[in-house]
Amino acid sequence: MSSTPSASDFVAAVPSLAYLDRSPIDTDTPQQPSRCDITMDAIKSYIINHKLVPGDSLPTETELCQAVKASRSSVREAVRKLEALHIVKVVHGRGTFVGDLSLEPLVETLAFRAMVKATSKQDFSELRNVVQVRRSLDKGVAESIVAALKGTEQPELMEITDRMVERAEHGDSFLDEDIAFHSRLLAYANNTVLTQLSDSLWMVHMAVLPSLGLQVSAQLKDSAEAHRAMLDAALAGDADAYRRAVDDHYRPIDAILAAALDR
Amino acid sequence: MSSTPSASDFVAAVPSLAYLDRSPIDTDTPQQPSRCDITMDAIKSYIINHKLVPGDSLPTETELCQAVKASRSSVREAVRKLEALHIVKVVHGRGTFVGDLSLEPLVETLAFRAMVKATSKQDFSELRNVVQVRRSLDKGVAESIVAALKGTEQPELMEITDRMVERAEHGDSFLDEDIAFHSRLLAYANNTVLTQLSDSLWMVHMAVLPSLGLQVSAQLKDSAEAHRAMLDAALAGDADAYRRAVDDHYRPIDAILAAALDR
DNA sequence: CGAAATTTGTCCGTATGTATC
DNA sequence: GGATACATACGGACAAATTTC
Repeated sequence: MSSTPSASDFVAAVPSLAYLDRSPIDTDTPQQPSRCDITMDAIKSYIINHKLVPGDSLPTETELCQAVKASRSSVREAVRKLEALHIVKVVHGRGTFVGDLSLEPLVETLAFRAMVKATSKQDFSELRNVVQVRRSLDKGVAESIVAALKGTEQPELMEITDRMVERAEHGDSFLDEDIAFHSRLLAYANNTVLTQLSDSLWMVHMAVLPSLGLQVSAQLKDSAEAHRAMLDAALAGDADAYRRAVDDHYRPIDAILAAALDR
Repeated sequence: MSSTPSASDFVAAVPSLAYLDRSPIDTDTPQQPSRCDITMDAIKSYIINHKLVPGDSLPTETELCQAVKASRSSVREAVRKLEALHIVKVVHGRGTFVGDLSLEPLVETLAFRAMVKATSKQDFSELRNVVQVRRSLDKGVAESIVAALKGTEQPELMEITDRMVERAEHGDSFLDEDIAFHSRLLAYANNTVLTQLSDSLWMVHMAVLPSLGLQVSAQLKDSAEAHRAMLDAALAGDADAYRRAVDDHYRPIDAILAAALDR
């Protein structure tokens, strides 16, 4: 299929993100773009210009070298950066493909940042902030969710909350049900960025909590009830009650994190 | 200062993020971790174990090679991936440092995703979703903001909104004032993750909009008024009014994006 | 099944550009 | 300016994974 791509396939198409952060390190250095960064932008432009979608294959390393006129090392480093951002996906022996464009890079950075702050400064606020953002998202979409669910039947969501209370009564935790509930509920906002962002924040939470030696446990019963209250409020069309239920739901976990802060 | 680091400095400390997405590409392949990924985790562990913070310097490439027992190429590729995530920052001729751990990787991925969907599928919903998430965040923290500002004086915020209405009356846009207003307001939620996330979403918005040939313009006056209404509601301690003002504020821009969707 | 071709993974050596002293 | 330390860039060689025949 693909004849070796020409250099013109790689020109300008993707917006440069040259605003933002002067990092604490670079004092004033303009620091001209390296071959690696040029190649990175070129590959991004190639994807845009060819209207590729996740899963589509990209030219081989050697083809990229010719097109961008860079050495294999430089191309490989550029591809690595794009891989870290999930913009491309590399499979040994098969080739390079357009990545899933998921928000996992955010998870990686946030989780690491929480670890750094926790270990270097004994500052656990980062994790608490992550959870509070998730709570804000849940509350912020209250009206959309309530509008979508008002007067409907939600047997699947009902079943999930039933399992929660059941497991809570046996003293078991219900992490799977928890994430499933929030994902399904937020899905009614019809916004993939929202649901993926919420899921990502939850992953940060789950990845960092055990590393800090904190336990989830505690108030299982109340948490299960809060989920049910959220659902009831949504079905009843009561946005205020929904927001209150969200607060009730996050109160126990926030208490744990707040306690870890003082200690 | 730093004697050449030993291998033991790099062992396990950082939580693996091996959950999540099977991408649309990899069918079932277990795909053992490459030298590059091992090195990546090792460097992350080094940062955690040594309690380094943004700006601190890391061992040189050659030292890293000896410690991890990998070639320069592998180490460089690992560093590139970490650089893409803003976990490290590399300065030519000086060395490698701990990065700013900002949320720019999210901006990069989201902006690119919006471009891909827009150009390949004529699907502009991604950008609209980004804006709606930002709106949800603003609404979700209404109660915190209102609680923090109720009964206070806010001369700086007042001045910003004054400049907005002034510029609106002259037919000028006020992007700088807009971002400044939201940043300062959200700052009262006392949550760095929240403010940075909001800023990042705004950057995605600004980066993608012009690339799609869409204009911001439109209803400058209403937008300026809505900002003032948000501030008034906060000072008055009225969370409901605050949320309504947020909706008013986002209505014009959402209308523009919705129109782009239909066309 | 096996051999060959394709493609990425890893390593090495060398030369160059950049920053610091 | 010179010396040193460091990252950048290149090209070649071989290994490992995958596909194809």
